Amino acid sequence: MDTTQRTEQQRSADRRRRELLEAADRVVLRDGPQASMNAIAAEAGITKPILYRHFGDKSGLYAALAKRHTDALLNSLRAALDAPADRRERVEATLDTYLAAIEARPQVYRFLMHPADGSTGADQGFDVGKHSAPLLRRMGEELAQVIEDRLDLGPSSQQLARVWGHGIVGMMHAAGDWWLGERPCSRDELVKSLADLLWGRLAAAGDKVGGPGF
Amino acid sequence: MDTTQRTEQQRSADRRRRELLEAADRVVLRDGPQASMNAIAAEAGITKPILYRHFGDKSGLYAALAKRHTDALLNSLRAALDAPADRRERVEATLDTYLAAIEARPQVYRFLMHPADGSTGADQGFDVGKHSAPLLRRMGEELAQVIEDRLDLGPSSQQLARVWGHGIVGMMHAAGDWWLGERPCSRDELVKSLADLLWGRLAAAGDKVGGPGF
DNA sequence: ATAATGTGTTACTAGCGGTAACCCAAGTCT
DNA sequence: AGACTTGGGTTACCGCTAGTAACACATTAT
Repeated sequence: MDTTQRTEQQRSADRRRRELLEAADRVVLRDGPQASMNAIAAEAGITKPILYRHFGDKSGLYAALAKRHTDALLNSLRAALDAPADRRERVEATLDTYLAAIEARPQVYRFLMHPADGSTGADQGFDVGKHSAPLLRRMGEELAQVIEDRLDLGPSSQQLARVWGHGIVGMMHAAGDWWLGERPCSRDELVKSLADLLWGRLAAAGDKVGGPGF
Repeated sequence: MDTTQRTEQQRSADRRRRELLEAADRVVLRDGPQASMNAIAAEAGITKPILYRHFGDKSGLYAALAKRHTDALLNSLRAALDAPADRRERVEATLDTYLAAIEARPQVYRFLMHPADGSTGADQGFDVGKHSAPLLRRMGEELAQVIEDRLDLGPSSQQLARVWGHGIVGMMHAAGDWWLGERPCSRDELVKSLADLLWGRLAAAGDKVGGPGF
């Protein structure tokens, strides 16, 4: 039987694959999301067709690359979400974890949010909704799961949890993106502001005296 | 004086510009965000260099195109935000307006969120933060302004309002994107769920009995 | 020895964004 | 009239990209 050979070859292929991914990582970190296949191949010390044999096409490579970082980030987030602390502390820890990650490696973060744009030929199917960064979707789903598992939301809790999961992730992402660009305040202030928003301070705030209108 | 001539020519140029934008609109609506300059020129019945004379480069065209839709959407949103009703109703109306817009014309919406990726040559500056859809930024800033104008948030209200503005817009966008792809519930249910989230139901919900851990 | 298999290369295609060079009609100056 | 600038238009090109076909070398199995 050639099972041993098969595994041997497969291990070799996997090693190559990891090497290629690491090279791709370096290039993406240097050149941003529009890193070319040529550049990645050069960084890996090989030529294009090998990349294509391993990953099919550019979006295949990018998907593999994204999965690694996405998994890593999700693990950190899970740790913060599951920490033994009260709800507010857990929410703040999770927000802070995410923001610290995008602050530490903005290029990686940008790459994860701006994936393919690939598919040269007739993309008429269009598939609205599938285009968004997979990272956001996965974070949304995971958060939804945690919410549903831990909170008592009454009937139709599953739907509510999913809406909230994706909504909160979107809030975190958009605020983080803006914050990373403008740096209008410290990370801690941002975390507290967002947590306050989730804690209903928007609804609780009073109308401004002498406001326009009535 | 050639002022009259100048205006005449300018009017002609503006008419052309509008025609070109409408053609571009049709193509983008058909081919998605990666519509090529060739295709747009063909649709307009002319050739590429004319497009470049009018808009400089692809991101120029896309920016002009995006501005039209962005302005239109923002006007609708302002109307909903400024309606004479209580806060909860206004929030729900605004959410619903946005969701109705992206539901009615998903291709346009997708285009607005996935702008350029342009700039072929050395983009090493990177400029994290500038890459995101301008629509999101503008919505965030506008909402921040409304929040700051109308709500009494105590000290550092401006910063808080901006964080909330971008955060809420991001929540709306991410939830809308997910909803558009999966259609897990009606628009009205989504609106109410999001408003509930903003109204602090996350903080108010009880722990699930028999939950994991403690 | 010879055939097969994996690993790598060179050299190519098709299409993209973007531009230089040219073309031509209309108006203007002398 | 004839020369001459000027705006709208085109053809033909450059350099780049993603992706592929075809070929070359080594190793191993028969």
